[in-house]
Amino acid sequence: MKRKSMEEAECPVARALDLIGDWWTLLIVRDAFDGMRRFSDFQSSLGISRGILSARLKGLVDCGILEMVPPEDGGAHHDYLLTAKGAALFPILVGLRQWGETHCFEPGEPHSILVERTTGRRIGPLKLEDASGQPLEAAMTEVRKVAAAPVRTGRKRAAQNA
Amino acid sequence: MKRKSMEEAECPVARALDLIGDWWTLLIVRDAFDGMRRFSDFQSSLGISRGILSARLKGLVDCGILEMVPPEDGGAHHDYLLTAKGAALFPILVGLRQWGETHCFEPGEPHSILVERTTGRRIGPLKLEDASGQPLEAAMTEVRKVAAAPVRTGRKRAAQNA
DNA sequence: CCTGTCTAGTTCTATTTTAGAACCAAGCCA
DNA sequence: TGGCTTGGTTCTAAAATAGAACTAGACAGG
Repeated sequence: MKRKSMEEAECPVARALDLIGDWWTLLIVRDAFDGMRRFSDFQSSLGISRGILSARLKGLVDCGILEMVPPEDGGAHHDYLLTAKGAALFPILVGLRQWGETHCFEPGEPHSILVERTTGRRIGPLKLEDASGQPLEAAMTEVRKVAAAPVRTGRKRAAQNA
Repeated sequence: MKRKSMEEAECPVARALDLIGDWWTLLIVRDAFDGMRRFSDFQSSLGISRGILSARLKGLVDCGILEMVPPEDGGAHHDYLLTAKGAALFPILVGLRQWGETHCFEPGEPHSILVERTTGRRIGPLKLEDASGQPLEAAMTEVRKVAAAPVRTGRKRAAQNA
């Protein structure tokens, strides 16, 4: 009776959620973007149980989203830093933030905001465009399931999945 | 010992995850974008336990992401449809999909893809730009925590949170 | 060296959540 | 009427979680 895994799914959304789709993981990643790097940073910021935090950090390191590095201050502990794979989650966090701002707060209710470091200006909305640069809505898209066995032996398949 | 809630957080990411941050919710929303609307659709697509699915659908209706409507075929059941709030999750799902495609598949491993319905072309990457239209990276941003009591009584606060 | 403290965990127990299957009720179908 | 499908609810066992207690290593003071 283990929790179901989507590791084998052909849907990229399912596989992504298999790694980052539980209760704490994206909050830990959020804090990592926010500059936190130590066990105690995350623990006090989130109020998460130590045991769970330990397990989550281990999982994030295992799947290559965080890496453990020796601290620059030479202390006995180590730091958890985002890898490139982890840093690539940024648009997802921005999307969550923008959706949350719009749909999870009363008008006028204060919340933290994401700004450009140099100018202090609010970050604009994520843009999703069609081929001609027009805004893209969900209804204009569809998911094309993978065919039974589209193996395409050999000749330049790299360009397809980029 | 209830699971921790982020309902009160001042961080929009935390509040968003409080609604959609559990194991199944975003997969249900994904399927809803994919055109599924009935209990049995979700159940057979996801292989989720009926009890959990029932609870999740109820939760999604409660928080306004799905709504229950009578079916167009006049049957006895009802359909679950995305509300505007639910449809606004589209960029997040696209972000998850794009991250998953890049980081959760071997090169050449087949996966479903998101295309424009009319042209069949792949959807391009989510864009996040700074004020002058340049691509924005995480390192160029920071989160500004809300001040102690930034109430700003009265005069046109609506524009601030839009 | 001995003690205390700080950090980063691990271990423990009680509670909650989940998976999976069995059960139930309402509507159709013949 | 009985059987089938749909859309759930209920039940049990296993897994995850919260919270607190415990451990281990580094360092600091005396």
